[in-house]
Amino acid sequence: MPTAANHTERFAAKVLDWYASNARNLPWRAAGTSPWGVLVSEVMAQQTPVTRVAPQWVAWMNRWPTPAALASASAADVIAQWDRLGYPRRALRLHECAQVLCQRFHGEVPRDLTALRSLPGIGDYTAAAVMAFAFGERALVLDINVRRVHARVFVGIANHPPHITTGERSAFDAVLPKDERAPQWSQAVMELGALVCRPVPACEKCPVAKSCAWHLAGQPAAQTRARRPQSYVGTDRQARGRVMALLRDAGGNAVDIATIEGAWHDREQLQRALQSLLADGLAEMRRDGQVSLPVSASITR
DNA sequence: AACCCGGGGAC
DNA sequence: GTCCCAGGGTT
Repeated sequence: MPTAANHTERFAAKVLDWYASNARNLPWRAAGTSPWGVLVSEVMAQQTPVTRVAPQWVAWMNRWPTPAALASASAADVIAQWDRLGYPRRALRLHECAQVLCQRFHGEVPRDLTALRSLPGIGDYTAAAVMAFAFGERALVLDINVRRVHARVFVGIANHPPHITTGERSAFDAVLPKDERAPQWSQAVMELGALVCRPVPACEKCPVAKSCAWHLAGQPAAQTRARRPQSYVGTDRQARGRVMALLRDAGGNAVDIATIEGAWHDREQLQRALQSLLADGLAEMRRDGQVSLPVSASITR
Protein backbone atom coordinates (compact mmCIF):
# COMPACT_ATOMS: atom_id res chain seq x y z
CA MET A 1 0.00 0.00 0.00
CA PRO A 2 1.29 3.48 -0.81
CA THR A 3 2.64 5.36 2.13
CA ALA A 4 4.11 8.76 2.73
CA ALA A 5 7.47 7.11 3.25
CA ASN A 6 7.25 5.45 -0.15
CA HIS A 7 6.35 8.73 -1.79
CA THR A 8 9.27 10.43 -0.12
CA GLU A 9 11.68 7.70 -1.21
CA ARG A 10 10.47 7.74 -4.82
CA PHE A 11 10.82 11.50 -4.91
CA ALA A 12 14.37 11.28 -3.56
CA ALA A 13 15.43 8.66 -6.08
CA LYS A 14 13.95 10.50 -9.04
CA VAL A 15 15.23 13.93 -8.15
CA LEU A 16 18.73 12.60 -7.44
CA ASP A 17 18.72 10.77 -10.77
CA TRP A 18 17.53 13.91 -12.54
CA TYR A 19 20.26 15.95 -10.90
CA ALA A 20 22.95 13.51 -12.00
CA SER A 21 22.31 14.39 -15.64
CA ASN A 22 21.01 17.97 -15.38
CA ALA A 23 23.21 19.72 -12.84
CA ARG A 24 24.78 22.96 -14.00
CA ASN A 25 28.53 23.15 -14.07
CA LEU A 26 28.92 25.82 -11.41
CA PRO A 27 32.55 26.52 -10.49
CA TRP A 28 32.19 25.98 -6.74
CA ARG A 29 30.84 22.48 -7.39
CA ALA A 30 34.27 21.38 -8.61
CA ALA A 31 36.00 18.79 -6.45
CA GLY A 32 38.41 20.37 -4.01
CA THR A 33 36.47 23.56 -3.30
CA SER A 34 37.25 24.56 0.26
CA PRO A 35 34.58 25.21 2.91
CA TRP A 36 35.54 28.87 2.64
CA GLY A 37 34.89 28.74 -1.09
CA VAL A 38 31.47 27.27 -0.46
CA LEU A 39 30.72 29.96 2.12
CA VAL A 40 31.74 32.73 -0.28
CA SER A 41 29.57 31.28 -3.04
CA GLU A 42 26.56 31.15 -0.73
CA VAL A 43 26.98 34.74 0.44
CA MET A 44 27.37 35.97 -3.13
CA ALA A 45 24.24 34.05 -4.14
CA GLN A 46 22.07 35.74 -1.50
CA GLN A 47 19.50 37.46 -3.73
CA THR A 48 21.82 37.36 -6.74
CA PRO A 49 21.28 34.77 -9.51
CA VAL A 50 24.03 32.13 -9.52
CA THR A 51 24.70 32.65 -13.21
CA ARG A 52 25.85 36.17 -12.36
CA VAL A 53 27.77 34.99 -9.32
CA ALA A 54 29.87 32.35 -11.07
CA PRO A 55 32.49 34.53 -12.83
CA GLN A 56 32.70 36.86 -9.82
CA TRP A 57 33.32 33.92 -7.51
CA VAL A 58 36.19 32.66 -9.67
CA ALA A 59 37.91 36.04 -9.67
CA TRP A 60 37.30 36.54 -5.95
CA MET A 61 38.69 33.15 -4.91
CA ASN A 62 41.66 33.63 -7.16
CA ARG A 63 42.46 36.91 -5.43
CA TRP A 64 41.58 35.89 -1.86
CA PRO A 65 41.65 32.08 -1.53
CA THR A 66 41.42 31.95 2.27
CA PRO A 67 39.81 33.81 5.17
CA ALA A 68 43.25 35.13 6.12
CA ALA A 69 43.78 36.57 2.65
CA LEU A 70 40.44 38.35 2.64
CA ALA A 71 40.81 39.52 6.24
CA SER A 72 44.01 41.37 5.39
CA ALA A 73 42.51 43.19 2.40
CA SER A 74 41.19 46.74 2.70
CA ALA A 75 37.47 47.38 2.81
CA ALA A 76 37.82 49.57 -0.26
CA ASP A 77 39.38 46.73 -2.25
CA VAL A 78 36.73 44.31 -1.02
CA ILE A 79 33.90 46.60 -2.07
CA ALA A 80 35.50 47.33 -5.43
CA GLN A 81 36.01 43.63 -6.12
CA TRP A 82 32.39 42.97 -5.20
CA ASP A 83 31.59 45.30 -8.07
CA ARG A 84 27.93 45.16 -9.15
CA LEU A 85 26.77 41.99 -7.44
CA GLY A 86 24.34 44.15 -5.49
CA TYR A 87 23.70 44.65 -1.78
CA PRO A 88 27.32 45.69 -1.12
CA ARG A 89 26.79 45.43 2.62
CA ARG A 90 27.24 41.72 1.99
CA ALA A 91 30.82 42.42 0.93
CA LEU A 92 31.54 44.23 4.19
CA ARG A 93 30.00 41.40 6.21
CA LEU A 94 32.00 38.81 4.30
CA HIS A 95 35.12 40.83 5.04
CA GLU A 96 34.17 40.99 8.69
CA CYS A 97 33.35 37.28 8.63
CA ALA A 98 36.86 36.50 7.43
CA GLN A 99 38.30 38.60 10.25
CA VAL A 100 36.17 36.83 12.86
CA LEU A 101 37.25 33.45 11.49
CA CYS A 102 40.88 34.50 11.90
CA GLN A 103 40.35 35.91 15.37
CA ARG A 104 38.19 33.20 16.87
CA PHE A 105 38.27 30.10 14.64
CA HIS A 106 41.95 29.70 13.69
CA GLY A 107 41.21 31.02 10.21
CA GLU A 108 38.94 28.09 9.36
CA VAL A 109 35.24 27.69 8.68
CA PRO A 110 33.70 25.91 11.68
CA ARG A 111 31.85 22.65 11.14
CA ASP A 112 29.17 23.72 13.58
CA LEU A 113 25.76 25.11 12.76
CA THR A 114 25.54 27.38 15.80
CA ALA A 115 29.03 28.76 15.25
CA LEU A 116 28.30 29.39 11.58
CA ARG A 117 25.02 31.08 12.44
CA SER A 118 26.87 33.51 14.69
CA LEU A 119 29.10 34.81 11.89
CA PRO A 120 28.39 38.18 10.22
CA GLY A 121 26.20 37.82 7.15
CA ILE A 122 25.46 34.15 7.84
CA GLY A 123 21.79 33.46 8.52
CA ASP A 124 19.73 30.29 8.80
CA TYR A 125 19.93 29.44 5.12
CA THR A 126 23.65 30.05 4.60
CA ALA A 127 24.66 28.26 7.80
CA ALA A 128 22.69 25.19 6.72
CA ALA A 129 24.06 25.38 3.18
CA VAL A 130 27.66 25.42 4.44
CA MET A 131 26.99 22.48 6.74
CA ALA A 132 25.46 20.51 3.87
CA PHE A 133 27.58 21.49 0.87
CA ALA A 134 30.95 22.11 2.52
CA PHE A 135 30.87 19.40 5.20
CA GLY A 136 28.33 16.86 3.95
CA GLU A 137 26.18 17.14 7.05
CA ARG A 138 22.41 16.78 7.15
CA ALA A 139 20.98 20.29 7.45
CA LEU A 140 17.73 22.07 6.57
CA VAL A 141 18.70 24.04 3.48
CA LEU A 142 15.59 26.13 3.02
CA ASP A 143 16.16 28.58 0.20
CA ILE A 144 13.54 29.99 -2.13
CA ASN A 145 13.86 27.05 -4.54
CA VAL A 146 13.61 24.29 -1.97
CA ARG A 147 10.65 25.98 -0.31
CA ARG A 148 8.81 26.34 -3.61
CA VAL A 149 9.42 22.72 -4.65
CA HIS A 150 8.38 21.48 -1.23
CA ALA A 151 5.20 23.55 -1.24
CA ARG A 152 4.18 22.18 -4.61
CA VAL A 153 5.26 18.54 -4.46
CA PHE A 154 4.36 17.75 -0.86
CA VAL A 155 1.83 20.39 0.21
CA GLY A 156 0.04 20.97 -3.08
CA ILE A 157 0.09 24.75 -3.10
CA ALA A 158 1.61 27.08 -5.70
CA ASN A 159 3.92 28.93 -3.35
CA HIS A 160 5.40 28.65 0.09
CA PRO A 161 4.08 30.93 2.85
CA PRO A 162 5.85 34.29 3.13
CA HIS A 163 7.69 33.37 6.33
CA ILE A 164 9.17 30.05 7.39
CA THR A 165 7.11 28.51 10.16
CA THR A 166 8.02 25.73 12.54
CA GLY A 167 5.41 23.65 10.79
CA GLU A 168 7.17 24.07 7.46
CA ARG A 169 10.49 23.20 9.07
CA SER A 170 9.21 19.99 10.58
CA ALA A 171 7.41 19.01 7.37
CA PHE A 172 10.59 19.59 5.45
CA ASP A 173 12.62 17.66 8.00
CA ALA A 174 10.27 14.71 7.48
CA VAL A 175 11.05 14.45 3.76
CA LEU A 176 14.78 15.22 3.90
CA PRO A 177 16.60 11.86 3.74
CA LYS A 178 17.94 10.71 7.08
CA ASP A 179 20.99 9.12 5.50
CA GLU A 180 24.08 10.46 3.79
CA ARG A 181 22.10 11.48 0.72
CA ALA A 182 20.72 14.55 2.49
CA PRO A 183 23.21 17.11 1.11
CA GLN A 184 22.90 15.85 -2.47
CA TRP A 185 19.14 15.76 -2.09
CA SER A 186 19.11 19.40 -1.02
CA GLN A 187 21.38 20.35 -3.90
CA ALA A 188 19.18 18.45 -6.34
CA VAL A 189 15.94 20.00 -5.08
CA MET A 190 17.49 23.46 -5.28
CA GLU A 191 18.52 22.79 -8.85
CA LEU A 192 15.09 21.48 -9.73
CA GLY A 193 13.55 24.66 -8.34
CA ALA A 194 16.02 26.83 -10.20
CA LEU A 195 15.71 25.12 -13.59
CA VAL A 196 12.28 23.46 -13.78
CA CYS A 197 10.00 24.22 -10.85
CA ARG A 198 10.27 27.94 -11.45
CA PRO A 199 7.64 30.48 -10.42
CA VAL A 200 6.19 29.72 -13.85
CA PRO A 201 6.81 25.98 -13.88
CA ALA A 202 8.02 23.79 -16.74
CA CYS A 203 6.19 20.64 -15.62
CA GLU A 204 6.80 18.90 -18.96
CA LYS A 205 10.46 18.74 -18.00
CA CYS A 206 9.88 17.71 -14.40
CA PRO A 207 10.92 14.22 -13.28
CA VAL A 208 8.38 14.14 -10.44
CA ALA A 209 5.37 15.85 -12.04
CA LYS A 210 3.34 12.65 -11.88
CA SER A 211 3.66 12.54 -8.12
CA CYS A 212 3.48 16.30 -7.48
CA ALA A 213 0.52 17.20 -5.28
CA TRP A 214 0.14 20.63 -6.87
CA HIS A 215 0.41 19.29 -10.42
CA LEU A 216 -2.12 16.52 -9.69
CA ALA A 217 -4.53 19.06 -8.23
CA GLY A 218 -4.52 21.01 -11.49
CA GLN A 219 -2.03 23.65 -10.35
CA PRO A 220 -4.42 25.81 -8.35
CA ALA A 221 -3.41 29.46 -8.28
CA ALA A 222 -1.73 30.99 -5.29
CA GLN A 223 -4.12 32.14 -2.60
CA THR A 224 -2.41 35.43 -1.97
CA ARG A 225 -0.30 37.51 -4.21
CA ALA A 226 2.77 38.91 -2.57
CA ARG A 227 2.71 42.68 -2.47
CA ARG A 228 5.47 44.12 -4.54
CA PRO A 229 7.37 47.19 -3.48
CA GLN A 230 7.40 50.13 -5.77
CA SER A 231 9.60 50.05 -8.80
CA TYR A 232 13.34 50.25 -8.27
CA VAL A 233 13.56 53.38 -10.37
CA GLY A 234 13.70 56.45 -8.17
CA THR A 235 14.18 54.65 -4.88
CA ASP A 236 16.76 55.35 -2.23
CA ARG A 237 18.36 52.08 -3.18
CA GLN A 238 18.91 53.24 -6.72
CA ALA A 239 20.39 56.48 -5.39
CA ARG A 240 22.75 54.53 -3.14
CA GLY A 241 23.69 52.33 -6.05
CA ARG A 242 24.48 55.35 -8.16
CA VAL A 243 26.81 56.76 -5.51
CA MET A 244 28.53 53.41 -5.04
CA ALA A 245 29.06 53.12 -8.78
CA LEU A 246 30.79 56.50 -8.78
CA LEU A 247 33.02 55.53 -5.88
CA ARG A 248 33.97 52.23 -7.49
CA ASP A 249 34.72 53.90 -10.78
CA ALA A 250 37.03 56.29 -8.96
CA GLY A 251 39.24 53.34 -8.12
CA GLY A 252 39.47 54.19 -4.45
CA ASN A 253 40.23 57.84 -5.10
CA ALA A 254 38.09 60.50 -3.52
CA VAL A 255 35.17 62.00 -5.42
CA ASP A 256 34.06 65.60 -5.18
CA ILE A 257 30.67 66.08 -3.57
CA ALA A 258 29.56 68.13 -6.56
CA THR A 259 30.26 65.19 -8.85
CA ILE A 260 28.13 62.97 -6.66
CA GLU A 261 25.28 65.45 -6.56
CA GLY A 262 25.44 65.71 -10.32
CA ALA A 263 24.67 62.02 -10.58
CA TRP A 264 21.21 62.25 -9.02
CA HIS A 265 18.25 64.50 -9.65
CA ASP A 266 16.91 64.79 -6.12
CA ARG A 267 19.34 66.58 -3.84
CA GLU A 268 17.57 65.69 -0.60
CA GLN A 269 17.32 62.05 -1.56
CA LEU A 270 20.96 61.96 -2.53
CA GLN A 271 21.97 63.36 0.84
CA ARG A 272 19.89 60.70 2.55
CA ALA A 273 21.53 58.00 0.45
CA LEU A 274 25.01 59.32 1.11
CA GLN A 275 24.44 59.56 4.85
CA SER A 276 23.20 55.98 4.95
CA LEU A 277 26.24 54.79 3.00
CA LEU A 278 28.51 56.56 5.46
CA ALA A 279 26.61 55.02 8.37
CA ASP A 280 26.92 51.57 6.82
CA GLY A 281 30.65 51.93 6.39
CA LEU A 282 30.38 51.62 2.62
CA ALA A 283 31.72 55.13 2.06
CA GLU A 284 33.94 57.56 3.89
CA MET A 285 34.02 61.34 4.00
CA ARG A 286 37.35 63.08 4.26
CA ARG A 287 38.05 66.30 6.07
CA ASP A 288 37.98 68.22 2.81
CA GLY A 289 34.45 66.98 2.15
CA GLN A 290 35.34 64.56 -0.59
CA VAL A 291 33.97 61.03 -0.50
CA SER A 292 35.66 57.71 -1.18
CA LEU A 293 35.37 54.02 -0.56
CA PRO A 294 36.38 53.20 3.04
CA VAL A 295 40.17 53.40 3.00
CA SER A 296 40.78 53.88 6.73
CA ALA A 297 42.73 51.23 8.59
CA SER A 298 39.91 49.10 9.88
CA ILE A 299 36.27 49.05 10.66
CA THR A 300 35.24 47.64 13.98
CA ARG A 301 31.59 47.24 14.58
C1' DA B 1 6.18 41.41 11.63
C1' DA B 2 7.69 45.12 8.76
C1' DC B 3 11.11 47.29 6.55
C1' DC B 4 15.49 48.12 4.38
C1' DC B 5 19.11 46.76 1.32
C1' DG B 6 21.35 46.41 -5.75
C1' DG B 7 21.47 45.15 -9.99
C1' DG B 8 20.57 42.77 -14.08
C1' DG B 9 18.36 39.37 -17.02
C1' DA B 10 14.05 37.33 -18.88
C1' DC B 11 9.66 38.37 -20.49
C1' DG C 1 7.25 48.27 -17.98
C1' DT C 2 7.02 43.72 -14.32
C1' DC C 3 8.94 39.81 -12.01
C1' DC C 4 12.48 37.39 -10.08
C1' DC C 5 16.80 36.04 -7.88
C1' DA C 6 20.92 29.67 -3.33
C1' DG C 7 18.72 36.13 2.31
C1' DG C 8 20.25 38.81 6.29
C1' DG C 9 20.02 42.57 9.62
C1' DT C 10 17.59 46.04 12.11
C1' DT C 11 13.75 48.04 14.48
